[in-house]
Amino acid sequence: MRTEQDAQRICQFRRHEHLAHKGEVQDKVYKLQEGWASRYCVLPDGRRQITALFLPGDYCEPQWLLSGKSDLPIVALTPVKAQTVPLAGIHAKPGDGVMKLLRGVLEAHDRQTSWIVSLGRKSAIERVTDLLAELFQRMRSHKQIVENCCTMPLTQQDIADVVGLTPVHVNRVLGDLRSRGLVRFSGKTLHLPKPEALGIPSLSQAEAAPGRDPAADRRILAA
Amino acid sequence: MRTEQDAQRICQFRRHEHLAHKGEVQDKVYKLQEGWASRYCVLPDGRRQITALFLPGDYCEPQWLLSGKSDLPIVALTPVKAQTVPLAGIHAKPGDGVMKLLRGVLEAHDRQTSWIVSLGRKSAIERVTDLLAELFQRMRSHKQIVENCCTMPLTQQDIADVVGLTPVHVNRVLGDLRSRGLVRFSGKTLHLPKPEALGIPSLSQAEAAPGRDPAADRRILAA
DNA sequence: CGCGGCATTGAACACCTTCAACAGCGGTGG
DNA sequence: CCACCGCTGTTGAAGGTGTTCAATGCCGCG
Repeated sequence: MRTEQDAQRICQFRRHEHLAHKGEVQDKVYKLQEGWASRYCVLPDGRRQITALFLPGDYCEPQWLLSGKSDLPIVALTPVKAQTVPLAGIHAKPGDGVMKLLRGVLEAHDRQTSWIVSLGRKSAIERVTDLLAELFQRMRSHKQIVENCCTMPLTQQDIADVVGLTPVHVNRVLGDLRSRGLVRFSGKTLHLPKPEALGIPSLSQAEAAPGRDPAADRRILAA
Repeated sequence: MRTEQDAQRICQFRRHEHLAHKGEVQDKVYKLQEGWASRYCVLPDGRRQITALFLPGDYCEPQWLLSGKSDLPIVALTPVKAQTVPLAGIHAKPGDGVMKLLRGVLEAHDRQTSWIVSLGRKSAIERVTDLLAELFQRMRSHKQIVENCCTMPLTQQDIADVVGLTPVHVNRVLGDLRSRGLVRFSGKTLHLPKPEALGIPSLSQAEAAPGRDPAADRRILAA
């Protein structure tokens, strides 16, 4: 019965179909295998903001383990194939599974912190390059980069809803980056000729401890 | 020896003094008793963004339980008195302590999500009122509201660094809110004559208990 | 008293939005 | 097969929101 069990644990979603609704009780999490999804929020007057992106390999949403519900909707940005991971199973046999999810929560928390900095203090160009850089690195950590290319299924409207801009301005910013030779699009695949120019560390030096900025601290301490 | 033990677990910080530095290893968390603190990020060119606020009663930072380090600095915005909670003790005797911290992580995560929406899609006036409303409600949940008044130790520069605006524009926005009778400042205390006008629910309907499964919590701890 | 941090106000400017129009493209139905 | 439609991307022009620069007043504190 293994094949049948596996089949039960895989589910598919069409583009714009919801993986979760607002306030819905969740007794499972998804592990994305193909396609992208997003958590979003719509204000009463229609303004929309994407607050999280889920890529293949990501858990969606790890904090459901603790909260038991999704307080914002999750929607597929592309056709999605996902594995369902029942929380009951994780609770029954705690251990590795719990830690994986908690690590997922921490990663999401760190990404959100970075986005707050981007949205609060960075220009349109910086926000877009930050997003492309983050996605490029997440794709790379899931081994989905080939020759500085990766799939980029987001529409300009999607990007706008992530970076807090209008679609037309995202278009202009992308055009600017293109004219400067920093990005190239061919259909739904993104090519970054010089990843370092976007602040993306080369693959070898994975992560090196950044070390604090003394001038920055001095500004705070100048009391 | 009780008094001596207690004394060891209380520490004080002056305004602008750091509770944690960037990348520092943490073997404890703080529980704030008096005063406010903030996590912040400074860009190379000096732009500053506050990514979290810590009020009396809050844990700072609950996720250190899982990450073991602070990747952004924490600084006191006022004189701070805090209780240190060693993580070794929590790990040694898991139970209630772990869940309190994990709940703190989830609350921080939800607040960050709301701030992404604010920073991405809301106007200056909305961002400032959102902040005042959030702080008012957090103060109220810690029983620190008297007659629609609470202490508001943030300077306009601090507020600007939270809501992603310049201090002068924050000043104009506050002046606008004041002229509309929505807020009043007397020194460092904030008075909200009509909390409902800022979207703050009245005290009675405080919170409809989110309803969590204590048994589930206990299972997680076994990990 | 004098100094430094904080609040306040004005004027000019920049960045991003808004509105509008159009092109390309895939899908659907006549 | 082609016409039509909707979605996505692209570009221009005008306008608004928030920034920048600068000056002034206030207040607590050494």
